[in-house]
Amino acid sequence: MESKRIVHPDRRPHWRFTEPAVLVLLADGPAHGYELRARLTPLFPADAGPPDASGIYRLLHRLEGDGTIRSTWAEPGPGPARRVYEITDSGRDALAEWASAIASELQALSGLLAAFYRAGAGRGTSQADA
Amino acid sequence: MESKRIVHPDRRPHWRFTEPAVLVLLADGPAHGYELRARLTPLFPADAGPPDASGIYRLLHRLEGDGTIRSTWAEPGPGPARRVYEITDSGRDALAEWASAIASELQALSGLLAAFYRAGAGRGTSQADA
DNA sequence: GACCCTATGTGTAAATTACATGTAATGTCA
DNA sequence: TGACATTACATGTAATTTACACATAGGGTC
Repeated sequence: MESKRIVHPDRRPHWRFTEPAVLVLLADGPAHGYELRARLTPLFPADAGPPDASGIYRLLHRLEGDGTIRSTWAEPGPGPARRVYEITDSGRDALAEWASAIASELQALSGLLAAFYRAGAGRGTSQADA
Repeated sequence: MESKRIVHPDRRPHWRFTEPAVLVLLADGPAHGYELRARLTPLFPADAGPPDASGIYRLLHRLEGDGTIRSTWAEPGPGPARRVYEITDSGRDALAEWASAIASELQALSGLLAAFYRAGAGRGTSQADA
């Protein structure tokens, strides 16, 4: 029986919520991809580091294809050209849908955490803190 | 520009937390795969449905390979043979690690949700409920 | 010119998830 | 008794997601 991961799996977030996070940022005002990446970082667990850049650009392309966001090339300034994205009305609707999905995920996760504390309470693992 | 998903992505959970959920259940006592699947269902968002059965068996095999859980064949009763799993000490440690990962995910998600309400508050989308 | 930083992007492998299917034991009901 | 359902475990493989490597390009600095 061969298993690839020897001891513990990777517990980093897998960026499933990059999409709503981008929409939230764009709901606040237009931005370009490179900037979004930086502003995205603090929205995820601190140990996660910045999300993958290539993934962000691909996400932005997909969202534009969906009509969730729209883009224009920014007025050429110093440095390489920037593509500036803004959220559409349809994007605001999508964001509202995401909010309810996130809320139910939140509820599920807190239930799981509660179950953990119940299970851990009577055992060896110290749980007096938290 | 061809995008595969036309309007909105699939917001169902992608079972990223099946592993800690299984460990939580097994921390409560031994169980077999088919039973775990049923007891897993209410730990996820209600609209998600039961997690994929084949995925659960594969997860159990991987966890056993990792030493996180261990199994024995149950005393033969009526119906097909059951493999009964129980959590190991190393599994309890892994569960504790998961708990902190979940806690930080929880924090990130609630931050995201808060950002959504901030963004939504001044706009068209009615948010008086929630 | 060599090198770094910003900025956008493609190519592709690896990992994860979903769906289809196969097996076996037992029970039911006509 | 044989077609069908239910429980239970398992493999095969397609589809999707994520990660990593790399390419391109403008501009600054040394």
